[in-house]
Amino acid sequence: MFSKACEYAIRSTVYIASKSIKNERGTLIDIAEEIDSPIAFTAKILQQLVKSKVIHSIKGPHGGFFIPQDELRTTSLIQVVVAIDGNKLFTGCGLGLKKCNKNHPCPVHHQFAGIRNDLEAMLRNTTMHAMAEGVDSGLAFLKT
Amino acid sequence: MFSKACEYAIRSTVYIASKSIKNERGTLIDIAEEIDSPIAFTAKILQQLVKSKVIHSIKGPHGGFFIPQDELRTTSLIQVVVAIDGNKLFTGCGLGLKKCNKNHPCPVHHQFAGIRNDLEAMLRNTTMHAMAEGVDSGLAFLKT
DNA sequence: CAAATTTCGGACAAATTAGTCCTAATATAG
DNA sequence: CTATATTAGGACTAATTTGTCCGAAATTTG
Repeated sequence: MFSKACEYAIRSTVYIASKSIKNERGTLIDIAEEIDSPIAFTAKILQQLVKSKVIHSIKGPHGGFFIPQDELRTTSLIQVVVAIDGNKLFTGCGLGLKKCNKNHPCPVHHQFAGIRNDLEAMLRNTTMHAMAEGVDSGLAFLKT
Repeated sequence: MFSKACEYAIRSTVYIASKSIKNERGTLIDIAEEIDSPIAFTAKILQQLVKSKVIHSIKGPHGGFFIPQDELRTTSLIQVVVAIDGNKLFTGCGLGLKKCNKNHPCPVHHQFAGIRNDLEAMLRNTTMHAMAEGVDSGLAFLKT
């Protein structure tokens, strides 16, 4: 479904959100440890997320990655997914056809359209704040 | 969503089904041409589908690939997908966690469960016969 | 200012996926 | 039986994704 990079991106962002709720920042080492991901690869992914402004960073001692309080309820899963994997999951043809739309559909176009709309809606409606709360309350997990 | 191999597999199988409805077989060359796929790679994929009995083949002149009439309504998309990509799309965690279930969920476990169940149901309910009819009637396409 | 801590960025390496090529095996038609 | 048309299978190459390494830039603290 998602690329490995995107999976790490989501887990990272949720963890960063859970720190941000408490007004703390997460460092690369901290994040990679808490979501059980390869450090250097995670660094690359976090850079991309910063570039696309899904998360923010500051360098130096006590620096790290964070999401401003007022963005926690407006950034949702979809921003992370689009930043890393693009929007081919929502717009591309499920069977890989270059040209696939209502007027020139692949044999599963309509069936897929429904699923993909649901998926997109779900990603759009699932906020960082909500997921971070799940993790903070011990109801959800980011590793093992 | 699906691997490239799986996309070709689905398109191939639908084309083979559309030939099989007319009691014809499709040869490798024919199939690759009609679904616009790399010949040798398609050959590998068809071999896999034969091995998992999603389609059948016979060698020699007038040979080719086919689906017996009585299987056209019982083989659905899900068999093709599982034969090529396995079932990780339905059973694996959306965020890549090794252990993710009701009691130890990732932050999006429940949201994903819904989508994935819908996806699986759709793949299970979409038969080769139905898709082949779409192609035969000119309502659906397998290339461009 | 100097040292320490952190992110940033580019070049590289490893693993997986995608795709090719060639030969063997099998069946049909003459 | 022989030539031909086809699938089967193995070894190989190419491209993409995943992952590592190292030095540079920025920021804080003493």
